[in-house]
Amino acid sequence: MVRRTKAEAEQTREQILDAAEAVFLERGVARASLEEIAQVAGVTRGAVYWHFRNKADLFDAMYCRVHLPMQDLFDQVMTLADGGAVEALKAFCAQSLQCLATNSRRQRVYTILFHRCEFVDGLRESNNRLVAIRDSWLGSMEDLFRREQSLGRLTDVCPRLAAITIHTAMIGIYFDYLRSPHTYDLPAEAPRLIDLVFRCVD
Amino acid sequence: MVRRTKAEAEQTREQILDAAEAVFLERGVARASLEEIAQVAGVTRGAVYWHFRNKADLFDAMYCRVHLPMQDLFDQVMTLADGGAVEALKAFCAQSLQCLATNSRRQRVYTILFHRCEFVDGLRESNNRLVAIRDSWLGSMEDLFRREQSLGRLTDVCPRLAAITIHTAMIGIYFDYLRSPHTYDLPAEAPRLIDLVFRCVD
DNA sequence: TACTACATACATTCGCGTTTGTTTGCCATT
DNA sequence: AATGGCAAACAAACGCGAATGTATGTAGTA
Repeated sequence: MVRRTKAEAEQTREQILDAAEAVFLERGVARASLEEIAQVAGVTRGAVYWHFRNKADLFDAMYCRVHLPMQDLFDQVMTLADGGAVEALKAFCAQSLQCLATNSRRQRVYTILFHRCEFVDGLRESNNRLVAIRDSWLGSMEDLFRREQSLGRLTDVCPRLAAITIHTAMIGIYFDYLRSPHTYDLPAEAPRLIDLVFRCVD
Repeated sequence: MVRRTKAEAEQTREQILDAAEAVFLERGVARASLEEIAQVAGVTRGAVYWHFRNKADLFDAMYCRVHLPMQDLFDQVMTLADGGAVEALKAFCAQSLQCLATNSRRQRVYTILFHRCEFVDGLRESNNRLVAIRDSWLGSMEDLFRREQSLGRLTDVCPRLAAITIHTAMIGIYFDYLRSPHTYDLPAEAPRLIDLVFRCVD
């Protein structure tokens, strides 16, 4: 069986990405072999090298699959300029955690990002892109808090520090939850956690 | 030159640990070879295998070198039972960040822990130990907040959630700072950051 | 027919764990 | 106080597997 139709080829690509998630999660990105990924996907390394240049390219594609929808949602939240911006941000954070707790793909991919990869060698550029996303999100949140201040709210906290606090708080929850998910009941605790976190910018 | 005195052997051990820090940081733990570590330390792999069983053992020793002093300090802070416990915890957190910003060894080791290693295969047991430390610290902080409640403070927040919030906030700051240190002025911002974080348990 | 979408084969590199060899510090014995 | 033996503290060599990138083969499709 060779030379599938375009749709079949796209399906093969998705199978390889699914396999990459599983193998990265189990072995870690560095020790994961493209051979094993191919086997899990039911193909050979030839197929992997056809769809992706190398392991780093595969990694990027895997990450994009879960990041792009979230990026869209974030942009949507940030562009609303009315008074309830902080509440909208808060809702976004809560929903993000809820999604993390229920969507197993997001769970796998973010576990890989936080606990199963080393950003050196081939993944240096991937890391640069992640840092750029961080800077962008941080900047957007800082702008949000600055706008809030111009409306007379939050007069006693620096917008940048507020943004950093919220950002690092979310990072910390992601990191800690994905390290030991069984110690959390995230669907139940997420709202109260977010409430606590946002008390510092209230 | 073989068979050094005990003091010289201990110095060799320290040199190997120093080299491991440097190589782990540059290549990541998985892609770091014991050969390169030995070279940087000015010895051969024979010396490395004499002092450590394997890479994971070397990793553990490297981590212990920075963790044990901090653990002592934490225990000291937690055992004081008077009324200023939260303030003491707050001071500990601030000092922890200050130390991270100024102590280059701590910076290297925690950068490795957060961004340069995959906790799979040989590092699974190391990870278990890290999780055990987390559980212990979290438990201590929960006890602290519970004691605080029995004194009539913080009556509106769950002690466990308060502990999780502080813990994840610190984790997040560590993670984010070590990912892009140049975007922070940690010595200057640490106190204000900690102030903001602790507003949610005040 | 030309190109896509793979499979197969090849060459090379690299790192690990172990084993063996060597020299010297240290301690018991006389 | 001298000495002999043992083990510490490494160095050097061996054997092995495993993974990567590329090059080539091949069948179906448009």
